[in-house]
Amino acid sequence: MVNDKETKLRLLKCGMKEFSDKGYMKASLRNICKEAGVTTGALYFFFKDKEDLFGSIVHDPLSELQELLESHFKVELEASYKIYNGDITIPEVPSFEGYEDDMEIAVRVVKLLFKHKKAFELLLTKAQGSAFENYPDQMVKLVEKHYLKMFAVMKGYGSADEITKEDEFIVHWMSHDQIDIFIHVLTHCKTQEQALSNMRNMMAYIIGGWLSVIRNK
Amino acid sequence: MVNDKETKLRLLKCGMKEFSDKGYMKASLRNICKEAGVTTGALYFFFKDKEDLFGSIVHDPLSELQELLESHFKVELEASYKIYNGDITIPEVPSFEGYEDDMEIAVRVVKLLFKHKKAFELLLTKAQGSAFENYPDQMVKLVEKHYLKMFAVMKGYGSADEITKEDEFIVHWMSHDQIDIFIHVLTHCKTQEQALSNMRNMMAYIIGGWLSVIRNK
Amino acid sequence: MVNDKETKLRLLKCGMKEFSDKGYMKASLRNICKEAGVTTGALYFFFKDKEDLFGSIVHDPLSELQELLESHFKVELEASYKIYNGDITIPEVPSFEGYEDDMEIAVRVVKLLFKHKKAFELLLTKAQGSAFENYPDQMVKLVEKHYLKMFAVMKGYGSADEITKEDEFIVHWMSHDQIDIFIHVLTHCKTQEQALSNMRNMMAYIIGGWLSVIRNK
Amino acid sequence: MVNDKETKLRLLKCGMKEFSDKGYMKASLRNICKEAGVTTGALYFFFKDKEDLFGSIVHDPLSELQELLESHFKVELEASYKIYNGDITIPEVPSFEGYEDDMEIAVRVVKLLFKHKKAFELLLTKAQGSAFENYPDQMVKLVEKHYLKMFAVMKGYGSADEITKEDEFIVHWMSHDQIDIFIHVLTHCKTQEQALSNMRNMMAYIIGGWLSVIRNK
DNA sequence: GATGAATGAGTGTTCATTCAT
DNA sequence: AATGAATGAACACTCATTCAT
Repeated sequence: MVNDKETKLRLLKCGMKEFSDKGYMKASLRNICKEAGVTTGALYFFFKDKEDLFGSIVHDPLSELQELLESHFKVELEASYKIYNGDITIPEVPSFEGYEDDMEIAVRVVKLLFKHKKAFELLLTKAQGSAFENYPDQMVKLVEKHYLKMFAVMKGYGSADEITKEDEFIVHWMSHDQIDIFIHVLTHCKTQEQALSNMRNMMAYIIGGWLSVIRNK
Repeated sequence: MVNDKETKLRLLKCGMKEFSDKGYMKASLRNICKEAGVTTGALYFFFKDKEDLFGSIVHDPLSELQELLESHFKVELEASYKIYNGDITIPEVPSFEGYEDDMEIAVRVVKLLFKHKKAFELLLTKAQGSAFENYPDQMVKLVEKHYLKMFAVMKGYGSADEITKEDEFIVHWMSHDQIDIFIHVLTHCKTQEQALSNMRNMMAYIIGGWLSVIRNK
Repeated sequence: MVNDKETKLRLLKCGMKEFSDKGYMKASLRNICKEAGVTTGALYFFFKDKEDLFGSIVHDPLSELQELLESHFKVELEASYKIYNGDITIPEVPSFEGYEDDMEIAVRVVKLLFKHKKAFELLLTKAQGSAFENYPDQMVKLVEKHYLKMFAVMKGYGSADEITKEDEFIVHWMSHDQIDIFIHVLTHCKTQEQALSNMRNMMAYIIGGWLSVIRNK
Repeated sequence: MVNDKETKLRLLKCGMKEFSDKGYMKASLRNICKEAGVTTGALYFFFKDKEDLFGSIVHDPLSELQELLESHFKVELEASYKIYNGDITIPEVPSFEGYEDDMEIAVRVVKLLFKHKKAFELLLTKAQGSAFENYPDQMVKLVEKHYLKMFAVMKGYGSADEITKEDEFIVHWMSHDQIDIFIHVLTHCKTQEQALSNMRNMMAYIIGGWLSVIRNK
């Protein structure tokens, strides 16, 4: 209205509120506009449609996250080779001496999630019905590719051919669970501090799970 | 129309299909009726409303599950006391010798889930917008109460007062994850056989996680 | 079901309740049947349709009333001729010495109304949307014919030709008001006793009104 | 569609027609829109719901009336004190010399009613099922409060405590009747002129009734 | 940049009524 | 005498979206 860009920001803010309160499907564009003090037409000047509004709200946080994860996986995969070569030994009883790397990346992810807490909560828990409803699945896929390689390495497989259907299944689950841990922490902790202090146990849990699976059979 | 109970069954079947395809909210009663070859009025003869139709589809499977879980928890809690008393020793490296009980109940749950596969998928993944949308959370709560007791026992706590906020958090997560494992197996395995063969790894994972958390700190 | 005629009576009773609670239009036959413990089909065995059910509830009381009124008007009209002939003098200040006849009939009407209080309330205040919605108007018409004659007599008109549009209008109003007095007493007094004790004032009011109109101009 | 405010006015007009023809409950918004040549959505752009449409049709006339009545009652009450003090004497035989005040206000009300004839007919006779269905009762209450005071004065009561249940009843009736007179005139006279010429008799009637009640007992 | 107006398809739900059995 | 099943039309209302101005 008055200021440049003000209206668009107000729409984004009110959209965030409405989507958070009701979820994507039940959210009403009418309501968002009423709350923002503009008519529905105005919304369509800034955004193509409902989908686009939702996308605009979560776009930037999402990009940051994607980058972080992708840049990480190169590092992690290299680390897995070190284990394979005996440079790092997997201890019988899992402790965290050898896993500070994992904590480090986890901490960075958590910090990023809390930097845009509301947007990520939207994206990860309120997107049903939108184009983003399967976004966590996409993240799982991203993680999964790398975890599968790590898994083969840790199992001591000589080639990818040795990976069984059951291996694939459990790796998919562990990837899924990794993502879920982040979502859980995001949605169940009020502050970043709480989240980080709980992450130690969460990581202990998932690494314990990993090792148990590796050694199993 | 033609004979006994046919129409109601057809409505339940078409409802199942529509709800599965589109989720509770986007499902259209008109569509269900059209598919079933009756008018909307007919649906309202058999069911109070949309909610009731959905509820009728999932009611019976749900009851069976509830019973199974509740009857189980008495057994599990008793088992945890045996561990505490030294009757059973937790091995350093988790194996499955001592955990056949856990597998047993898991197997029974999985069998039940697959007995009514489509209904449980509906209930557990397509209920958003209905009265059942938080059903998994309720199951988590059910599990959590018992896991919290077990956790205290395994940690060697003398009284419930020693349980910290962090303990509560991780136990909640593990309860959540236990439920998620079942949902995951249900939605990712086509047959009961596949599900059961993957459950061994899943249980290894979660138990490994548990033990790792118990020993941590 | 069990007894002969029992079901029909139950339907009439539950119909009375539903119509009284919600009015004719908003009353639901479904509800009436549910309350009566039968299916809608049963209702249609006893009654042609919604209208017929309503009619059956009010029929008997209505007939009694009609009879009473009709039989009365012969008497009243004859009385009006006596006044005209000077056999009875209209006092300057209206008192009730000369009007015990009016009170007598009024008392009989009130007693009849209270004998079937609920049915008459239905008929007179809850019939909107049914064929009886104009029933009070019909009663007004019945009264009006006779009041018009009385009016001419009391005015000292030599023939019906002297009746003006304004005369007709005020007579219509007074007829309407006479009926309204009965409805008012019926709906505002809990017991017949209260009704009768208030009727004295009501009759004083209407007779005072009559005389005032007669003397006016 | 075409020009300024046309559609809204058309909706109001067609709404007026539909409500008048069928009453509030049986009126169909679909019909109103069809008649106005717009889709149902358009109606909901201008009006919140069915109730709001009805309210918008009767709002302005209603406000005018409310104002008129409220401003009047101060005057009337003061007049009643004059009677009480003997400044004005109640004649044995009621005539209109002393009641020109009453006629004056009645005339003003009638003129107002006829200024918005159709809207008031709607409000007073077709509102059943809407939020306005008890509007006449509210008007009665408004009148009643003042009539009760007047009644006490005219009866020569020293305090309000002397008012009996029977007094209250008859005053309520007379208040009700006063309102009914206006409704009757509105619905039974085609033109304001007819209405006004009939009001003289109507007022004679009600004042005659009043006096008769006051003197009675 | 934004408004005001309007669309058109859709929603779940309710209703009186019918009729074979 | 009554059931159980079903019809078909109607209801008020909501929605995302469009577009001339």
